[in-house]
Amino acid sequence: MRYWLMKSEPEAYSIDMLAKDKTTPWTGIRNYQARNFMRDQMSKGDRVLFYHSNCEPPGVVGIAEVSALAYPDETQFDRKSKYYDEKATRENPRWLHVDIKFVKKLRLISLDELRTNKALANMRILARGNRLSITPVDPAEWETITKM
DNA sequence: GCCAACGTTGGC
DNA sequence: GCCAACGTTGGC
Repeated sequence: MRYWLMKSEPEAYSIDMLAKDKTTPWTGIRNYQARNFMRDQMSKGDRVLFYHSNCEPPGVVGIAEVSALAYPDETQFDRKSKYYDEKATRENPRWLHVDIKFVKKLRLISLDELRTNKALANMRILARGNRLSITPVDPAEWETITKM
């Protein structure tokens, strides 16, 4: 079992929406590295830090869990979707995603707070210029954050 | 296969 | 809303 951090803009999809929906397909990922993490490395039961980005303040807001292995993203075939990809076909889909399920909310652990914790100095999310929306989290980092 | 131009992300 | 950082695209 692995640990991950997944970013979402709360205006687009927040932890409260996940709490209400219980489960959601993580569609719309259009970055190869993020896709590869989902396709190649995620297993059912992997734990996820749910992170709110592009908001005030950004930070970790809850825990989710991978509830379905990666499968083709329907939005890539939908001409009306902003995630439509003309190069993707059903025979050869380009984009995949997992489903995640709500586990619990955490108090908001802000980006500022994460930055000041020495045990988290090497976290991907804290690296300069990091934009990747899905990143692996070390077990030790997971322990640290979930106890904050 | 290089790399300039362009688009996107996301903190500030 | 600015802009640094980075990924992708496409001309050559």
